[in-house]
Amino acid sequence: MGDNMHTNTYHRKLYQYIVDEIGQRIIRGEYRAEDVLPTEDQLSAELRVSRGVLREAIKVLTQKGLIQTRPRVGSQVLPRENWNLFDPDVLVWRLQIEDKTTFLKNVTEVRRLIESEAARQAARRATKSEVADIKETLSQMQKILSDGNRYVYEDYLAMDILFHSKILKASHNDLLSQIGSTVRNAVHKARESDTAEIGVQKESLPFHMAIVDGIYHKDPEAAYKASQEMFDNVWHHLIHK
Amino acid sequence: MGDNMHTNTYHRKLYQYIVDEIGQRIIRGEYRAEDVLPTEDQLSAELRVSRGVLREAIKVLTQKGLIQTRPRVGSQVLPRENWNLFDPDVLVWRLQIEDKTTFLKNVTEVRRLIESEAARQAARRATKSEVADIKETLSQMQKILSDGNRYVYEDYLAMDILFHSKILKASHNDLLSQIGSTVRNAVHKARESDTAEIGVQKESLPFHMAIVDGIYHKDPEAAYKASQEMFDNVWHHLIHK
DNA sequence: TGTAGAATAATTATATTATTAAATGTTTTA
DNA sequence: TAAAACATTTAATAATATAATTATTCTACA
Repeated sequence: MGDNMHTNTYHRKLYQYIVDEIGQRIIRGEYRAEDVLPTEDQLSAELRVSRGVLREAIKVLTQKGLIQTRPRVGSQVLPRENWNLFDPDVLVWRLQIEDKTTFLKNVTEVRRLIESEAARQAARRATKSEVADIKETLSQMQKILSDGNRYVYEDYLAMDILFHSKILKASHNDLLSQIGSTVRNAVHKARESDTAEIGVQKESLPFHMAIVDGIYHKDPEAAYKASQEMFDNVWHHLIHK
Repeated sequence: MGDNMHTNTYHRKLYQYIVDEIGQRIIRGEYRAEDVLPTEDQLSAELRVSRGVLREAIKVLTQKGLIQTRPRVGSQVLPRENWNLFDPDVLVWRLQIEDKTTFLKNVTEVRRLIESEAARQAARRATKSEVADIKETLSQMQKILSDGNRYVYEDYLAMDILFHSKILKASHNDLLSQIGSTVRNAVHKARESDTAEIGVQKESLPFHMAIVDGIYHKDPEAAYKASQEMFDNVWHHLIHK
């Protein structure tokens, strides 16, 4: 492929760049529904990759529900309702490109729904060791926050993600657990929401504690309610920023 | 590719058969986590396809989170937590292969959660024309059921799917809407749950009516409750069969 | 003369094969 | 024990042949 902009060489595979490029063009509306992409020859020439690589990328995009290919027609962009909205890439692209408020509202609505239900089920189903594990993680979060000097956003965030993923797992429903972490990861990756201010983190701590409390005392409704309140709080910060 | 078992020629693409075959082997546990698949040369020889096709299939499986490939190592099966559980194929494979009761319980739990929340939001956000549309679909379902002679399961099922997808859409949250239809479609495709007996369908009709009623009267909690009861009823039939 | 339907031609994806490059684990050697 | 050579395997390219689909042209018939 000679000299090209991707300068592969490290880390990601070549086709991933192509998937990203074409995927984002579609989400951006550069290629619109019903539009036919350039032929494989043209596209591979434009993007400076072999047809083989382009075809691999096209297979992936097909799986994401963004396009459909037919002989003699080409690769056609599919209407939005065919898109695989829970594909991590699609989620991230949308978070980066689409109207922030509408989409973030929907995303938060889903997170609130899923994670709160997971908290409720965790209160019913978590094992003793899972509960201990969750408690331990929370106390580490508290420690980071209590020492304002040592506060590093990335450290805290990693711990926070761990905390919530442990609750999701403790719901003992892997589907529930995965929607939750998929969405949370996408939001994180797109660097949306989740503010870095220590004040906001401290404010959310009581909710976290209440969730753990509910789980510990096997009180599903308490855990559920605390989780919902936490997301209401998240939402409040999102719209006032 | 000469003579082989797939006899492509019609309908699906060649790589889809390979994706299915390898995917199912993984779900069945024939290849286990950390296992390395045979080399591309071996696999393409065994499955009687070119290496190019095999590679396209491998790209797709990678996207589904089932495997990971590295030069000199090969394609490694990833542990379960990496699987894309909401990928339609993965869902169907699991429904076909895994322990039915545990998995169906989880699936139904998610459907109950998602679709009930969608009903609640639909009661808040549905437009007049959406409500009319939903009502119309319901009345067609009633018509099919009222004439026992004309009852054809497939016809009713199609209408039922339409009905629920319209409610999901009326929630005006495309993420919510898509989880719901993805899971519903997968369950349908795997021919699990959803019994064909007219008696069971008739039994569920009042719940459907109550949901529509709640939406029509803009009573979110009524719609929510009716939807939950509907799924409780579905679950009841699932475990007694 | 007009039109339905069959043959055909053009286009494009599908699939195969061969070859080279890059990455990485293993073995050997200093 | 460190580093260099080696072998293996995927990554990527390229050239070519095949199959499927659709638009067009042609033909037969009304």
